[in-house]
Amino acid sequence: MNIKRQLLIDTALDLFYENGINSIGINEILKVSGVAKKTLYSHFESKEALVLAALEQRHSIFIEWLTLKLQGADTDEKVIHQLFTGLAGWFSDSETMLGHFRGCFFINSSAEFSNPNSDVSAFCQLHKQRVREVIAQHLTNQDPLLLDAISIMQEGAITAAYVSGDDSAASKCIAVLQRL
Amino acid sequence: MNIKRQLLIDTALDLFYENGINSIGINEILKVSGVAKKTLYSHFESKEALVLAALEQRHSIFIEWLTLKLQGADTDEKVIHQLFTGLAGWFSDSETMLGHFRGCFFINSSAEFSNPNSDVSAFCQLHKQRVREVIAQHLTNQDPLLLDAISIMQEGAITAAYVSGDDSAASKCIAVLQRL
DNA sequence: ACAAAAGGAGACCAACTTGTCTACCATAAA
DNA sequence: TTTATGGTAGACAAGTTGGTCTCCTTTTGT
Repeated sequence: MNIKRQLLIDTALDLFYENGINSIGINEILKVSGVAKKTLYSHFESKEALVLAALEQRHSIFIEWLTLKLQGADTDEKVIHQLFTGLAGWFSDSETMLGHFRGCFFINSSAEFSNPNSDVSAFCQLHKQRVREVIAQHLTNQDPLLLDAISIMQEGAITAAYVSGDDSAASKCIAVLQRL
Repeated sequence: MNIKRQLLIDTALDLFYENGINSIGINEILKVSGVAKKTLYSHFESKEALVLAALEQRHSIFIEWLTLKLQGADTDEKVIHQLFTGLAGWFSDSETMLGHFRGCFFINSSAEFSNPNSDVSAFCQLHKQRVREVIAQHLTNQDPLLLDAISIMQEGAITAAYVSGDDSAASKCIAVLQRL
C-alpha cells in the first residue's frame, strides 16, 4: 500500500468521522495530511472515492475490533456481555482502536448521503450486515429472535449514546437481554 | 404565524429531511418556496435559525403523531403493539403525517452537526427525551427496564429500517418485547 | 547516469455558499 | 392620499468547493 495513499485515507477517515463528510472539504484533508492535491487525485478519482476508501478502512477496523471483543465468547450470555461491554467502552472513548466516539460512522454517512442507490449507502448497509454476521457466528442459540434482539439493541444503544448522551445505554441492553 | 415564514419552514423541513441539511443551500429553499432572500432573512437571522425552526416543526409533528398512535393504549402490550405498528407504517411510507421515510431527522441532524454543544444537537437530544416521556406516560409497569427496552429498540428499529433496509425491524421488536 | 514515476506548490476554473444590500412593487392601515 | 409594512428580483461580496493543470523537484528503477 502506497504511503501517501494510506496517509490520505487515515486523514480523511479521522476528519470525516469527527466532523461529517459534507463538512470537510478536500482542501482541509490536504492541509492536515500535507499531501498535494495532484497526489490526491492521482490516487483517488474523486472525493467520493476517498470517502469509500475511508468507509472501507473503518469497516475493517470495526470488524477486527468486534472480533476481538467476542473472542472466547462460547455462551450466548458471554456474547451479550462482551459485546455490550465493548460498546460501553467505545461510547466512553476507552476503545483506542475505535478512537473518539462520534456515533457510528456508517449511520452518520447514511444520513449525509440520501440516495439509497449510492455506493456510500450500499456500503453502510453491507457493513451492518457483516456486523450482524459476526455476532451470529458466536451465538449458539439458533433462535433468530435472539440475534434480532441483539442486533437491533446494538443499533439503538449507539443512537442512545450519541444523540441522547445516554451513558448507560449499553448496560441497559445487557439487563434487557438477560431477561430474554 | 406569518404565511411566508411558515412556507419557508415547510419547504426547509421537506428539503433538509429528504436530502440532508448540509446538502441543501438556502438558494435551493428560495427556489422551491418562491420566497425572496430578503424575506428569508427578515424572518430568520441565519440558516441555522431556519434549521432549528424546521427541527421544532418536525418535533411537534412527531410528538403529535406518536400521541395519536398511543391513544387508548391502556396496557403495556397495547403500547408496544401500537407504537411499533405505527413505526412499521412510517418505515413503509404509509404514515402521511410523517411523509416519506428517510430515517430519523433528529438522528440525521446529529450526524451532520458534530459539535455536541450546538443548538441543533441539544434540540435533537431534547426531542429524544420527549419521545421517551410520551411513551413512559402510557406504561403502567413502573419497571424502568421496560421503558429502556422500548426506548432503545425503537431507536434500533429506525436505524435497521433506514441503514439496513430491514422491512421487518418493527415487527421484530414486537416479538422481542413480548418475551420480556 | 538517465529516464520514468511519484509527488509538490499553487494557479486556475466554474459553480456554489451564506449573508448584505439596492431599487422597486404591492398591500394594508390611517 | 400618504405612510408603514411586507415582499420581490437580483446584484454584490468574500469565501469555499471539487477538480484540472502547469512547472518544477524528488524518488525510484534500470
